[in-house]
Amino acid sequence: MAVVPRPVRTSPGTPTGTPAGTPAGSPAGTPAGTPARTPTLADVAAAAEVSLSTASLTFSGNKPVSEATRSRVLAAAASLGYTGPNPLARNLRRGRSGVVGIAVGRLSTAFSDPAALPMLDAISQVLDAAGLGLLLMPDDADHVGLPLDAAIYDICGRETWGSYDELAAREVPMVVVEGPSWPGTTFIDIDHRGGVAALARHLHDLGHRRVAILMLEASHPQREREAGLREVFPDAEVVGACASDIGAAQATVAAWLDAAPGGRPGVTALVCQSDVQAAGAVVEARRRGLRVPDDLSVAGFDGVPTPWLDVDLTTVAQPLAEKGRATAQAVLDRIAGAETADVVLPVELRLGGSTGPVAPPTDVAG
Amino acid sequence: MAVVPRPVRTSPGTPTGTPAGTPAGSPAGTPAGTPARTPTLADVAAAAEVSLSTASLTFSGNKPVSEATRSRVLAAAASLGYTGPNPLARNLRRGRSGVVGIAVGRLSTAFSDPAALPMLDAISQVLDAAGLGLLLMPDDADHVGLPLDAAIYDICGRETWGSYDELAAREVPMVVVEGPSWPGTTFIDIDHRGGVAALARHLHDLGHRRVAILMLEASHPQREREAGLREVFPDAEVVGACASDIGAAQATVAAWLDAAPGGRPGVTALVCQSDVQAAGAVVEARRRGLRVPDDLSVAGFDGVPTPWLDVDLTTVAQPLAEKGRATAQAVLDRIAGAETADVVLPVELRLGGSTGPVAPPTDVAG
DNA sequence: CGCTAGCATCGAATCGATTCGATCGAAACG
DNA sequence: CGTTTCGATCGAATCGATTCGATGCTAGCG
Repeated sequence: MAVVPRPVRTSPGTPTGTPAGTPAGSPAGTPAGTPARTPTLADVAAAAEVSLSTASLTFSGNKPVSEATRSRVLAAAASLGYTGPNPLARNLRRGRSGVVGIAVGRLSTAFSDPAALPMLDAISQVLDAAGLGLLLMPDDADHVGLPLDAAIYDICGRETWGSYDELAAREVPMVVVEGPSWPGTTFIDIDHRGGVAALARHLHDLGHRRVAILMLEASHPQREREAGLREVFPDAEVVGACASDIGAAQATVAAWLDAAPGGRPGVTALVCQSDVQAAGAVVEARRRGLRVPDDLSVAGFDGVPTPWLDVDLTTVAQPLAEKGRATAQAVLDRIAGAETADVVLPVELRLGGSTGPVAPPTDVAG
Repeated sequence: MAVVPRPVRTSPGTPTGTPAGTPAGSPAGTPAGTPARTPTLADVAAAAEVSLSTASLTFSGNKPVSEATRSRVLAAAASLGYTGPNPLARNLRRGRSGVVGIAVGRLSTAFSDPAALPMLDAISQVLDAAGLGLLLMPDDADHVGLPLDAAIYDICGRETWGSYDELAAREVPMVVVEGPSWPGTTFIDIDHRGGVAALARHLHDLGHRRVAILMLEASHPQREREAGLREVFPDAEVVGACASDIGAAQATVAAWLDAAPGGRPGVTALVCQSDVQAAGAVVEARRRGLRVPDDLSVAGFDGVPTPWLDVDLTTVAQPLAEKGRATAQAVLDRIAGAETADVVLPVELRLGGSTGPVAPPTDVAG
């Protein structure tokens, strides 16, 4: 990358209207009758008395330009109020838009998941560094007509990926995070199964024999996690599917406990699919007088902070930032036309105070 | 809008590689030696034996095309694997990118604010309906070179709006939400001052005379809110600035109480700048044995759900979705070249259980 | 002093569509 | 039956840049 000259900046104070001294007709060549049109590179070239190609090279830096010429061009640009090559034209020529789409389901739900943010942040940082922008693609909109260099499918389990077909037809490179297997896409995943299996072994070591699992909506990672749990607890009870927000989790757990004989769970541990879910479970269990972890151990997934909870969750922590970086890197590779291998990142069992040994039975009678 | 034909969809299962039956050279006119290039509208026109203009009209629907011609063109497109007009070319011609940027500070902090999501959601919905995409512009990246039809500056108080100068120079329409006044931009705001003043009167009615205000980082709305409070409590104590996340609020309140004589606040009410902050304050106050609202009334701002709190916050509720819609509408208007008036939306005082009457002094001695 | 590099510059083709104005034919009208 | 009108189609210009290959000129080399 050679040094790219920046267009002259106008500080806040005079940003609106025509920049000072802009009106067309100043340099030779522009007929005076022309209405003030925003100047093009051709105008700059004419004003600087160089060819269009040279003017272009001055701005792109793709080939050396003599210092004298360069400053003549920049001076002409400044006097005309030229703010740099038109991105639309550049994009057409290059065949790139500089924009990567990311499918995010419904915005309000996607980003309320605290695990989504660090990852999105990492993706954005890597892409930004490469000069690419990140465009949100909510499910309810079709994004035909938007030029995308690549697309990321995140937020696992969405089945309503309306844009997939369009993008696939246009052969837009796609990277799928924690998604089902699709041909022609690159996958970024984490070791769901191994993580939950490790958690399950931990619970087993603590003496737990009867455990329940609080599910999310059906999805690829969800199935993997259940399989991981059943490696250790083949008969684990399924509590029910709920969204990953604290209210939904609380409601689902409430319904579950309501249905249990005597309001006491038939299990000693509850494995949740996110820390948010787990937090909801803890809150609801306590609200009913159950002690955590004495009466019920609760485990989460993700490894995000839950500051409003006064207990550290035992959880399967996933490397969110690294997942984001891997995703973005795969996008860059695919845009560059390189082959990319799928990625499966390791997770880490993180022990907290929300799980503990099974309390010895207080009474012989059930 | 006439009916726009959609490109043929390939279901998941055959999305990668060249669509079946695509190889160039099938119809007359394409020399057989050409390497398989992705087909252009010109190829389709040639295959359908119509002019380029007619082919274009078939896809854009901007002028009527006879049914016979239309189907010939579509058939040719299908057989060539043409997936519709190249968005890059269309954009250049139209002079529009179909992309609107939104400045969001740092992603992880911007979206962790629960008030940001409903608004972003509303913006996105309106823009999507207009066929526009939303592109994230974090502060740390420069988005020169990305073609934007307009830009939204949200997340008040950021001073590091690096992209502003560039966009202003390029005369990209800008809409600022709750921001400082900049020339050439459209403003969307809420009645910060009136809202907090109403809240202050409510506290006064409850008998409060000594109140404190927990600030955010300095910003335009922050100043307005403080002014609103001082309409009623000119001597309100300023507690300190902290970010709008529960942990920061908790820490700030903790430090404040630590510094207070006897660990008891010198006020009877604490006005916060967001519900998240308020939640942090409630949690910390309770942790120290203060009863809310008996010992300390706490009020928030925004009117977002705080499900993990067992008390409803008294708060100044702002119409988040409407703010988003107004913002998006302003963007659409400005893109269309229309003049737009600034908007100030009303807020609503919502009473909850976190504020209450001042308890009568339990003792004569201070 | 003649020859070869190498650098700066230029001309022209190209990216892939949209759209204005013109043309052509057929239907509707008097 | 001649003329007007309207709809469908087409040719050509245009959007605003990037880039390949060619050219001219200067400097270095033997």
